[in-house]
Amino acid sequence: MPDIKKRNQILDALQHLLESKEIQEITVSEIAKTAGIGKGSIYYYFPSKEAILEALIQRNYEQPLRTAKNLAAQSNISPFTRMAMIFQACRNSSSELLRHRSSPANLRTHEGTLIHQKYLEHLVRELKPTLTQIIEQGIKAGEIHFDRPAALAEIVLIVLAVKLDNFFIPSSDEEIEETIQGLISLLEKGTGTPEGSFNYLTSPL
Amino acid sequence: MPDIKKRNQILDALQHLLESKEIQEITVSEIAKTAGIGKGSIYYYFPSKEAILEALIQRNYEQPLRTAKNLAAQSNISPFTRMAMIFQACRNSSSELLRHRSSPANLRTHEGTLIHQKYLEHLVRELKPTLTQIIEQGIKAGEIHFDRPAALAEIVLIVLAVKLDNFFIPSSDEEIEETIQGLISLLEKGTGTPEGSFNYLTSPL
DNA sequence: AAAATAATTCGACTATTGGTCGAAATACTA
DNA sequence: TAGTATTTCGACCAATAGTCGAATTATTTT
Repeated sequence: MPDIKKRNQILDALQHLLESKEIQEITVSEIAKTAGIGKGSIYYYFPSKEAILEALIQRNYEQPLRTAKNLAAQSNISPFTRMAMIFQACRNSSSELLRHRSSPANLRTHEGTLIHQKYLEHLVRELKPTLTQIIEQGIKAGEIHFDRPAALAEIVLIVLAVKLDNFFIPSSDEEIEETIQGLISLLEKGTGTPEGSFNYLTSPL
Repeated sequence: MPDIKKRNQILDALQHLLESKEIQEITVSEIAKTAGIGKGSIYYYFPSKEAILEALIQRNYEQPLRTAKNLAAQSNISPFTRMAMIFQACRNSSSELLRHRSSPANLRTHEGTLIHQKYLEHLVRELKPTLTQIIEQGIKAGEIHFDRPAALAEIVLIVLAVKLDNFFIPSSDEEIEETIQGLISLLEKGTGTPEGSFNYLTSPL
């Protein structure tokens, strides 16, 4: 139980360090020092450096993902709007830990890749059921026309996660926007949704 | 130019080793030993371990990608068919280096993330222009209706690469098939393409 | 309160490995 | 043959994730 406090201390330390460095450049000793504890203690709370990162990602995305899930329950709001809100949740959560590191392209080591990989998996895993549910409701309400809600949800999430992270296939802001627009357009046309339903997504990056 | 021989020797060594191990478990000395040369020589031909991996991926996907590009030029074939053939090229190329390590799902942890990341980037980078071109031709010919060909190409490639690799979000075969089907369906409906245009894609995994 | 036990902390130490270096061997050139 | 450029090599270096057991602190038992 008192574990949690120290655990969070360690996560705080890593988060802080991540604001100015890549995970690969951060040593465990550094995390320990920043957290104000000895290196050995780190391994009392986490089995590996990777585990710390994983825990941090989980902690960071807990909040946005939870609100996203809550949104899904608001069945008085139109499915489009809720879907759009999920979009936004993605955007927000992606910028949280990932934004800093607009890739200097060449520093791609195994370790550096991990955070992005984890993010992608986490996001899709967590949001797919929620988004599927929303789509299903939209279908039932006759507002969305598509017969593979789960697949649709996954497609949307994959494209969003990959493009919003902008690590896997680094692109200019315009390219990212173009692809997102394309996705929206494809969704509207592919699901018989009135054009413009997702307009508000266009705005901020 | 005599370089190439030794270079390939090194790539062969890595490829061989990759059949039974992940990259992170393979040391440079091991590659050297397998290639029958000294460790120092490795760095005469490649600047880093990562560069070797990159070169290997490139070498492996050269062939399928080239044929894919040739296909794009065959303007006597229908755009759908060509697109479908690109799909197939993806499928084939993905299985090449990646199939072995279709992770027993829960053995999770830090596998060789890098190779998958590299594969994704490589595939999208290489095929996006080609696929875009095909789509543009289809649009011009009035067979495809969509106004963001490049975005469409990228979306398709991202989803395919992520799902066919099946590393980023490990899923059952059925789930993969479901998502691919969803993508096809979304494409058909979203681009005004007659249903069934991509039917032959359904068949083999 | 004392003793015994359990939980926690720590940093010196180990093992591993990517990459460097300069000297030696080999191939070319004149 | 001498001289130059290319190629080869493995001992060496630096960095760092993770180990270990001794020391400290907290908790329980008697």
